[in-house]
Amino acid sequence: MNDIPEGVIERLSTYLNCLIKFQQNGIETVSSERLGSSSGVNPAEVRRDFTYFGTFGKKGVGYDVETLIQHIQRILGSDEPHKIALVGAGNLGSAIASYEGLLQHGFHIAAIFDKDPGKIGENIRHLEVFDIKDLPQITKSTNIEIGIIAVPPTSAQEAANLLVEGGVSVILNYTPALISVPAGVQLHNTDPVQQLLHTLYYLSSTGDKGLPRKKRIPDGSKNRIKATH
Amino acid sequence: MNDIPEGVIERLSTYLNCLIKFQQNGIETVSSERLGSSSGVNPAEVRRDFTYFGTFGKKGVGYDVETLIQHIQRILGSDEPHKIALVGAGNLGSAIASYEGLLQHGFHIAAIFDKDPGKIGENIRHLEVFDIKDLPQITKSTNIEIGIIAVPPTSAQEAANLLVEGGVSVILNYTPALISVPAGVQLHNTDPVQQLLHTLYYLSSTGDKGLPRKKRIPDGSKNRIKATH
DNA sequence: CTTTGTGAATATTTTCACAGCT
DNA sequence: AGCTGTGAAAATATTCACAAAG
Repeated sequence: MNDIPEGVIERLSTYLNCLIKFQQNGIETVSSERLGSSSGVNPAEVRRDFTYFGTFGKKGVGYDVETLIQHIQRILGSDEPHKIALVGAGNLGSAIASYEGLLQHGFHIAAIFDKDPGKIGENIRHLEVFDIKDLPQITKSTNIEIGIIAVPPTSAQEAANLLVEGGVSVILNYTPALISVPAGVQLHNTDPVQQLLHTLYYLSSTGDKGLPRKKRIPDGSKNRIKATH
Repeated sequence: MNDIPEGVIERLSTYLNCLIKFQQNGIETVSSERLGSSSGVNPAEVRRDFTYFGTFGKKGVGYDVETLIQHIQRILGSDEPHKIALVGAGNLGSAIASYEGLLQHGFHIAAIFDKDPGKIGENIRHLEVFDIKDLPQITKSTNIEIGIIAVPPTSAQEAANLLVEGGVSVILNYTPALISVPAGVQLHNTDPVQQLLHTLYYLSSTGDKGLPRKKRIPDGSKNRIKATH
């Protein structure tokens, strides 16, 4: 039983994105060459990535876009719907609630929560805002697996605790606060500052501008530069 | 002249975050052991990460928190201020404008732009919203290096074009749209869906729950699981 | 002729383990 | 006594290169 590198899983969702664009443009077949170049990945790596899960291509032809999308969705688990509890009905929460692409990938915001009595009872995108104190009960009774934290940073840990109490297994933290959760709950932090800092290095690093070893064409998120020391 | 792995740069900003928390708690010295365990990184890796840039520690003692923060900030380039152009004054834009932590790391939103005549001239967090058509001129004249795209996805490419025209070197795309920029401009996409998809795999993957090879304690963003095929 | 799937080769990253400094 | 900095080893990941398939 072989380990699957995390990089593979990350790339899989990149491929999925590209494949969906291809599909929208009416492209029915792709080669690893084509898929690789639009994802910024070496074609051999694309092919090897798939072999972890099976053999999806046709020699001499390539991959059927539709089928490959289905395979990747099944692998990632986005072939079935997933319910989300969104905590925080402020600007960030509202932005997330309006985020298209969530639905497209089978994610469904099942409930929104806030602390502010002024917001409770209001509607955001056809969803009523519930009192945050009812969160554990509601997430349990509706089997919500995913929580998104979009509250002010000082309330982030509190929100996390309620989500854990409510039995969610995945938490996306949109707050700069470092929060902690018990083992068994997956926590992902999405800190824009972290990304900016990362970016900065390649921007400013003493003179020598970052010449990437390999081009990651459309998303530019994986480069490497020469040492400056 | 040695290549610096991108992973090193990514971890550096994680360390920085932890170090700032330590500092806020009055901790003056850390060992690689301590820093590593709060960042979810092997202590030897922490030490080696630093050796790419110099030797910052004291044998037998550890690292001075204050000094290490300064070193990392200088390496990343966050020791000097950086100006940001924020495109989009809707919910997402407002949320970003209110994001604490930007300032804390020397990022400064220098101007906000929108297309909507109803928003132009309004104030968000003491900043006037400018007409997006003036973006290139303003970013050029104020030397803005970083652009954040927080507009509806259909306008994302247009926003990117204006930012490029205005001479920014880094673009953070908060839109699900795949946008393209000329070489020389760094583009980072921050797609919440991508993160959720990634997460999902470890959630649902056929039975066997992801037992990580190494624990990434506080952020849980780098695990690995057994093959299911 | 084209493109996959994959053994073997390479390259990179991570970890161990310990000499050496404070 | 405690912890860094780092060669050397181990573990991983990526890429090459080609046989086999359509």
